[in-house]
Parts: sequence; C-alpha cells; structure tokens
Amino acid sequence: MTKQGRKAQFANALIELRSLIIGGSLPAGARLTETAAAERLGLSRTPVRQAMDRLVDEGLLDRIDTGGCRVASFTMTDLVDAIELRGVLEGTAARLAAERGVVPEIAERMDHVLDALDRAVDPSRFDFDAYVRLNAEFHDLLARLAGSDIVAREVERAARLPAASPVAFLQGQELIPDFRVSLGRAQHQHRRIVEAILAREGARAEALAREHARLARANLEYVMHERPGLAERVPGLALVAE
Amino acid sequence: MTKQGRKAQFANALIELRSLIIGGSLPAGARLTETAAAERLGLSRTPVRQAMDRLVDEGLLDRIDTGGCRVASFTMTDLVDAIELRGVLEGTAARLAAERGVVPEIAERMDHVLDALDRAVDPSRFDFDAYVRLNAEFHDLLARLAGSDIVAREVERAARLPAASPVAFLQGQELIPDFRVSLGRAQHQHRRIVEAILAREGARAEALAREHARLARANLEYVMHERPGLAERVPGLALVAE
DNA sequence: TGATCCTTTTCTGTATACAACTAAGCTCCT
DNA sequence: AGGAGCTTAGTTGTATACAGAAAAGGATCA
Repeated sequence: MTKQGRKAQFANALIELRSLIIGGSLPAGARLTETAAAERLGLSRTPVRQAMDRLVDEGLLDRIDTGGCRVASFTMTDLVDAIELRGVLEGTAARLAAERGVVPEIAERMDHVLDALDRAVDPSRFDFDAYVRLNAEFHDLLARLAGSDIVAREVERAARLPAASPVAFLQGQELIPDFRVSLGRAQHQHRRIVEAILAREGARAEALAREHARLARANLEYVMHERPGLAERVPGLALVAE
Repeated sequence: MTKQGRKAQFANALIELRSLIIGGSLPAGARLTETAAAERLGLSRTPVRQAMDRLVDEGLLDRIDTGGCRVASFTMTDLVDAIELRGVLEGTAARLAAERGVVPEIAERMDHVLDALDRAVDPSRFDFDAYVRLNAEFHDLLARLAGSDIVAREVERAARLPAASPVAFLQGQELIPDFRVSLGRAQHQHRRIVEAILAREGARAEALAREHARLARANLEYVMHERPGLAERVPGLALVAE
C-alpha cells in the first residue's frame, strides 16, 4: 500500500497529509500539531515535521506565530491568482521555447503526445483517462521545451499551487455534460501553442499559453457557481472559504 | 552576533550555510554532508538538516541520488533565466496592480519610497546605502501592490533564485565608475512602472517591469565579461561554472 | 460571581541514539 | 601484481529524549 523504500516515512507523511488536506478531511483553518499528525499517521515526529515544512512551502499549511500550523484556507481570488500565475509561467516557457528554439527530443515527444491527444478527444473513441494522462504530459513537456531547468522548475512549482494544476479540474469535468467540447477546445489550444512555438512566434505562443490556463479559471468559476455540489470532488476546492 | 530566539539554531544554520555557498567558501559541485555541515557550524544535525532541505528548495544545493547534497553550480544561462523569471513575475504583479487597482496603503508607501529614491540618486547628495535599502523596499512593495498574497509570495520566491535578486548586483555597481548613471536610469524606470500602474495601463506596466529586470541581466553580463575580477564580490557569482 | 495568579500539561525546537545502507579500504587468492 | 570479496568506517533516515515556552485549567481572592 504505502511506499517502503529509503525515505518511505517522509514520503508517506507528505502524501497522506497532503491528501488529508486537499481532500478536506482536515478542515480549512484547523490547527494541526506535529504530535497529533504523527500520532494520526503512526509515525515519529521527525518525518512528519519534515512533511509539514514542505506543505507550508507549498502553501497548504500556514505557520502560526506561536509555533505549529493551521490548514490554509483560500479565497476564490487566491485560486484565480494561482491559475493566473501558472498561465504566466507556462506562457514564459512557451515564449522562451519560441525565441531560443526547442529541445529536439522534447519536441518530438510533444509531437506524439499531441497526436495521442487527438485520438483521445476523438468522439468516436473518446478516452478520458488517456486524456488526463496525456494532458499532464503535455504540460510537463511544455515546461521543459525551452531547455531551461530553472524555468521548468518554477513552472512545475506554480502548478502545485492549490487548484492551479492543469489536471485539477478534470476530475469534475468527467461529470459535466458538455465536457467533451471543452476537452476538444483545450486540445485545439495545445496545437496552436506548439504551432506558434515552432514558428518562432514568441509573443503569440505566450499569449496562447496564458489563455489556455484560463480554461482552468473558467472551470473553477463554473464549478463554484453552477455546480457547487461538485466542489468537494475537485482536489483543493474544499479549502475555499467564503 | 547570531540569533538567539526560539528557532535560533535553524535560522543560524540557514543563514550561515547560505552565505557559505553564495560567498563561495563552499565551491560549486562540492559534496556537503549533514554531519560535516553540522560539525562546521557547531550544531546538531537536526536544524542543519532542515536548513539544507530549504537550500535544496532554493536551488543552492542539489540533492544527490545516494543521499546527501552537492553545492549547485550554475551556468550563465541559468542566471539569465532566473532574472528573466523575476522580470516576468514582477511584470505580472505590476499588470495585476494596474488591472485590479492598487492597495492604497502600499501605494502611499510606494510614493514615499520613490521620493526617497529620487533624493538618494541626486548627484548632489548621493547615498548609495540608502539606495540599496530603498530599492529593496520598492521591489517588495511592487510585489504586494496588487494585494495578492499568492502573487507576492511567488515574486519574492523568484527573487531568491541565485543572482536574481534586485539587489544582487548593487554590491558590484558600487565599484563601477558610471554606476550613478545606471542607478538614475533604474530610478527613472521605477517611476514609469508606477506611473503606468496608476494609469491602469496593465500591458505597459508589465512590459516596463520586465525591461527593468533586464538591468540586472546587463549588469550580470557586464561583470562577467568586462570585470571578471568583480565576480567574487557579487553574491552568487562564485557558483557560475563554465 | 468574576478575575487573576499559579500550577500543570502540552507542544515545539534541539540534541542524541540507533539501524540500514553506502562506499571505501583491506585482505586474500590467483 | 591485479582483482574479487569482505570488513569497517561513514552517512542518512528515523525514533526518541529533554529543556524551554506556550496554553489550559484550577484555585484563591475580591
């Protein structure tokens, strides 16, 4: 069930705490002490403490003045900002890839991913799970397409911000009637972004990647306003206060 | 000398290790074990380990497969990318401030900082130390001007990337003959950025903030190509390989 | 009854102990 | 002499011990 390797306890603590928070088992604003978390997970404080440090860094926990942590709570604006930042950073990755040229191996894999995405959104043989996997890979490749480790790192970090991940809202979309149209639209944007990059059109690539992230924002607003019942199914949305 | 408070040992370890790395006492690529670091700092492994975790996160240490860390080494491209990212994120902060409106209290403080910066760069009463302090405050206020904690956080994180900080190259500029001209130019850009924000000109504000970060890139290239002897005086430049 | 002070418990930050694993050095064999 | 296998020192990940600080709770006094 859980990992058994060398850093097993730390990895377990991180994964389980994160899913407790994102899943809403630990309500936003709740105090979380190291001892309580350690006892709950059946571990010693050392790896749990390390995991909590990391979660503070990710923004899922807020350190409290007196010591100890509190589960973070987010406003809609926070989530919108997180998505905006991901768009900005993916836009930068796209622009730099256009300006500096792409890493050939990554571009080639990108090509295959795009083809596979085309097949996944084809109405005649629609494959949701494949789409989710390939979409994640597309965004990973996009981050690394310019060949800059620093850029790739920061793009990926931005995607870890609450609900900013490109896959965050796919869970919910599965249940929304016209989600196939939405996914087809997203795939169309994927194509245009890569097209702009290969044509060395940096400004266009940047603008398209930014706009692409707006899909997540639209999904966020749709879920929160039209389908509030779905909110608890989307990772991280349980933390939205107000 | 060093901090004595509650989390004193961790804070000391972080600060001292960081300055050892950035200052070049630990050469790029050198292996750094927890035990060695702990012994060198006269602390136990616990806070040192925590500090090293943080430094890995900041990118100053690379975790090694077998366990343990190595001092990171950077290429010129890495530093250029880090500066580019800071520019992009400060540009986003500026654009959002323009689009959404500014936080009045921060805008007011910004106003005072700009006036003080004018005085600091005035040739008749030039004050380098004041400039350094006020410049840092300007960038801090800019990050927070839009009122988004998430944006402010990420801007500040980007400024911690190696040599990307807006103050990184000021140390060196003190010794460069025509540095006063450069600082005056920077202050002119500060004014234009805030002007654009207050006029709600988001695109202009973003472009100006990006271009402003290019000053750091110009300084980087100047130091590396024209004044290599200065490189060791600029924090982080000792880590540049190749 | 209500507030204040003191006691007691809890929690964090730090240090240390221990086991598993890595890596290097040494011995022994060919 | 050169290489394979073993031993041993070193390093990390985890658990635990301990001291100091905050929080909680009760007792005392007005």
